[in-house]
This record gives sequence, structure tokens and C-alpha cells, in this order.
Amino acid sequence: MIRRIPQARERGIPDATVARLPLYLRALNGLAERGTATVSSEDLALAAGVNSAKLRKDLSHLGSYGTRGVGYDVQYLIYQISRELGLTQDWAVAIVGVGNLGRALANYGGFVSRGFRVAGLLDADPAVVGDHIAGLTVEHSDGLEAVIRKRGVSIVVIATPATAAQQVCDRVIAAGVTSILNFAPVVLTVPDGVDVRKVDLSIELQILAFHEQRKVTGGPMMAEDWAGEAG
Amino acid sequence: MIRRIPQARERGIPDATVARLPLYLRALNGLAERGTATVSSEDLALAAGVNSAKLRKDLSHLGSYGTRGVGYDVQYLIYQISRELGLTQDWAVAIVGVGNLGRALANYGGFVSRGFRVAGLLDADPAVVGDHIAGLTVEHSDGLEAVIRKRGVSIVVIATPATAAQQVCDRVIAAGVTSILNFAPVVLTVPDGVDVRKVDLSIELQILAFHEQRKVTGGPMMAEDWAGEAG
DNA sequence: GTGCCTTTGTGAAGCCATGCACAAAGTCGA
DNA sequence: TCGACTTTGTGCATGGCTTCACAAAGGCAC
Ligand SMILES: NC(=O)c1ccc[n+]([C@@H]2O[C@H](COP(=O)([O-])OP(=O)(O)OC[C@H]3O[C@@H](n4cnc5c(N)ncnc54)[C@H](O)[C@@H]3O)[C@@H](O)[C@H]2O)c1
Ligand SMILES: NC(=O)c1ccc[n+]([C@@H]2O[C@H](COP(=O)([O-])OP(=O)(O)OC[C@H]3O[C@@H](n4cnc5c(N)ncnc54)[C@H](O)[C@@H]3O)[C@@H](O)[C@H]2O)c1
Repeated sequence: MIRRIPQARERGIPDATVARLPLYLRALNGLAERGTATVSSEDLALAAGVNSAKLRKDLSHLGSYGTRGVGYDVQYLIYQISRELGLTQDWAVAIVGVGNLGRALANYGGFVSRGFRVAGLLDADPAVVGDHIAGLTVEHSDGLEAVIRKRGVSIVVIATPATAAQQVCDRVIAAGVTSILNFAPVVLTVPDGVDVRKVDLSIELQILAFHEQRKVTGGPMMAEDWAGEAG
Repeated sequence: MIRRIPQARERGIPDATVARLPLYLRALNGLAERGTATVSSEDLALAAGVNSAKLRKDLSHLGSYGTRGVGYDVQYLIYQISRELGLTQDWAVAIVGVGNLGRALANYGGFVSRGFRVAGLLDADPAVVGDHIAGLTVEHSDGLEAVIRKRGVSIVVIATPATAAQQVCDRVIAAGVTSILNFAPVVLTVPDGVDVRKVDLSIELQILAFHEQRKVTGGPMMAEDWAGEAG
């Protein structure tokens, strides 16, 4: 469940816009690497895979950073979006649950390059505790609260089995964390002010299957034949 | 974008509804495991973390499967949603790119339990080819098209580096695949009729960082109105 | 400076999703 | 059988998001 953050309206940036800013940032970084100095909304929209009017409206929420007749300065826009997203500062992230998925995340370099620093790996399994992964040592989740407080962890990634997720969630919130990324297939219950985002790969596959089924058969199998089966 | 022709029949289920059906299904399975026979929209909505009116409207798109005064039959609703999502049939999935993430996905049991069968693991690295993971042998991605055709793969998961993603995408589409789940941080260009869903963990973290920053400082660092807020 | 050309920023319209509120429909006990 | 009670299914209002279309703004050539 994703709770709405009332504060997001303080500067009036719609949630839909915030969700696209990282997309623009990625496209801009690609342009910067190729040495592009300025880019029009049309070209940037193409690179980001969105409508150009939508892109302009999104960017207008941050300020008037474009030049009419020219476009946007790539470097300047990268900075402005990064600042708006809070990527100009360093975020300490802890990963709880170092199984298949937790290891993949720990080894992933794409986080660090975006200002996210993995500051702790925690697991409840003694067989896993002590493992060295990506330069870190897995610690026992008994020390979860201590790790969060001592290392200034502000974002926690939950990659435990579903049965442990709510318990872990409660503990990290009690320790002061208000931003959680949840991979466990369970609806987390959290108090107001805590932001939970979820990633459920199984749901994505199911959505694909829905559309795939429609392409092949035009709908659920034998839809009409089943109409009278209820009751 | 895919344009749908509205039929006289209620075959047009809104995307927002489709995206929630797996959520309901998960909640229903939890209820079924605990032996619950019927459930009201209120209770099911609570378990799924949505508004009850929204849940009823979503379910109404599938048909009138509830009983007024009683609620919904758990087993029957599980079947109806599964059928609508196409989970009553078996989907063969191939994972391309067997690195950190690809391995985690291959080892994950949550796919198989929902009707998705991993039918192939493919990688371009000879050092990886031949590895045994979750009962499968990693094959060379040269044989991508053959694997897709021979094993009836209809959904492909791309877990390669970003630089290889578009190329892999083009190949699987040429081989007839029209459903792709992409983990690489790039915008894939595909022809009409091909569905691409993306999962970008980095984007999720950036969205969390945006909200986290607002909680802590009230906005981006060095905001123009910073001085005026003192006092 | 002047005029032309490109591109931004945004008003306005349309679309879709959400959630309230309630009549209709069905259950259940007497 | 009947009436009280519960819960569904949905009409409708509200609000947010998307897209179009264009005036205003700025660069550039001369
Ligand atoms: N692997 C995938 O591709 C994938 C895909 C979708 C969803 N998921 C979900 O992500 C989660 C993790 O998946 P996985 O494949 O890594 O599972 P896993 O079993 O390999 O790893 C889970 C880890 O969490 C640890 N753990 C258990 N309870 C804990 C606790 N209370 N505190 C700290 N650590 C604890 C376990 O010791 C284990 O190391 C699961 O909820 C799974 O459903 C995984
Ligand atoms: N690991 C994570 O947690 C994570 C998180 C977010 C995004 N991603 C993205 O997911 C993708 C995979 O991440 P990873 O950590 O597993 O990377 P990885 O480097 O560990 O694995 C990539 C694999 O793809 C293979 N490969 C390369 N080119 C190929 C080709 N043309 N055909 C087939 N296979 C090919 C490589 O041999 C390698 O085994 C990347 O795009 C990454 O940005 C990963």
C-alpha cells in the first residue's frame, strides 16, 4: 500500500510527474555521455518514451529551465532534476533479507551511481550472517535498529520472505525509518507519514499474461460457455 | 500505444483494474489458506489494501460474482480472476541474461506457483553457459530464437545489461514474442502490438528519496525560498 | 534593429480513475 | 411468508492526468 504524502503538494509536484523525473534523468545522462549540450523537449521526450507536451508540463513544475527557440541545457537540467529528487545528497540504504534477491540488489552497481549507498546487509539466518557481499559483511537482523541509527539509514529495502516482511517493517519504522521499498508479496500496514513502495515481479507477469491471452484467444478461454456455470 | 475497439460486450477491462486483479488474487489465496469460504468486499479490500468501492467496481467488470447480503465465494472468485488473467493456462517464460538478477529470478518459486514456468535461461557469456540453476541449464543466447519457438515461450524476461537490452528485445520480437518484462534501465522501442512492462528498482528508490527529502528539509536543498523560511 | 523561425510554457478540453451514497437484491430468523 | 438486515453493483460527482493547440518568448541572420 502506498500512502500519499500531503507534503508533496507543498511545491505542487504531482505524483505522476515525480515518477517520471528519474526517467528524464536517465535520458539526460545518456545525452550528456554523448556530449549533447542542449536538447529540445521533443528529442528528450523521444529518448524518455513520453509525450513532449507531458514532458514540458512536468519540467514546468520544477521551474522555467528551458530557453524558447533552443531547448534545455542538458547539464543544468540534470542538476535541477537531481536536486529536486534529492540525489545531490547521499542516502544510506539497508537491505534486510540477503537471499537470492537481496544478494542481487547488494551486487547491483546502479544504486551507488545514483547516490544510494548500501550501508547495511541484514539477515536472520546464522548461515548467512558473516558472508561478504559487495564489500560488506552480512550482519544479524537482531542489530537492525542499531544499524539504522548508527549509520543514518533512511531507506530500507525489504527482501525477506512474505511472512517476515510486516515484522521487519514494524521494527524499522519504530527505529525511525519512513521510506521502505518492499519486494515481499504482501500488503504492508504502516502508520501515516511512512512511504512504502512495492515491487512485485509476479504481478507484472500476470498483467502481461492478461494481455497475452487477449491477443491469442480474444479473451479468457471459452468465456461464453462458462457464462451459465455460476450458481 | 494499443488502441482497443470497444465491443458491445464488456470486454474492455480498464488497465487500472487489471493491475489490481493480481493483488486481489493474492489476498484471496491468503484467505483460502486460512479456510475462509466467503468474504465481503469490505474485508477483501482491507486485505488487498484498497478501497472497497473500488474493489467492487473492479470485480463488476468481470461479472456479477457476488451474492448480496453475503459477499463473494472465495474459491469461485479465485477461479474467475485466475481465468480472466489467463493463469489457468501454463505460460512458458524465458529469462535472457543470467547474472545477479537473472539468477535470483530463476531461483524464485513465486513464478511457478502462479502458472509461469521458466522454460529457458539464456546468456551470451560462455563462462555462464552450462551452469545449472533451479534445475535448468543455461544455454547460449545464440539459440534464443530456437528456444522460443521450440518451447512455446510467450513471455521473455530481459535481465541483461542496458546496452544489450534493445538488441535482445528486437530478436525475441522477431521470433514472435509479444510480451516482455524488462529490468534493464532503458526505454525499449517496440512495434505496435508488443507489450513491454518495465521494472526499475533505481526509479523506485529515487521516488522514495524525493519524498524523504521533503519530510526532512521540506524541499530540495538550497531552495530559493530557503532564507525566507527562517524565523 | 527587424523579421523570421524555433521552441517553450500553459490554458483548456477531454478522458479516466476514484470514492461516495444508495437502491436493488439477496439472506436469515421467526 | 414476511420483515429486518446485510452487502452488492452502480450512477454520479469530483479530481487528477493527458493531450492538443497556440501565443509568447527568445535566438539568429542580416
Ligand atoms: N527472487 C526473486 O526473483 C523474487 C521475485 C519476486 C519476489 N520476490 C520476493 O522477495 C523476497 C525475497 O526473495 P528471495 O528469493 O531472495 O528469498 P530467499 O528465501 O532467497 O531470501 C530471503 C532471506 O530473508 C532472510 N530472512 C528471513 N526472515 C528474516 C527476518 N525476519 N529478518 C531478516 N532476514 C530474514 C532469510 O534468511 C533469507 O536469507 C520474497 O518475499 C520473495 O517473495 C523474490
Ligand atoms: N541486480 C539488480 O539488483 C538490478 C537492479 C536494478 C536493475 N538491474 C538491471 O538488470 C540488468 C541485469 O542486472 P545484473 O545485476 O543481473 O547484471 P549482470 O551483469 O550480473 O548480468 C547480466 C548478464 O547478462 C548477460 N548478457 C550480456 N549481454 C547479453 C546478451 N546480448 N544476451 C544474453 N545475455 C547477455 C551477461 O553475460 C550477464 O550474465 C541490468 O540491466 C541492470 O541494470 C539489476
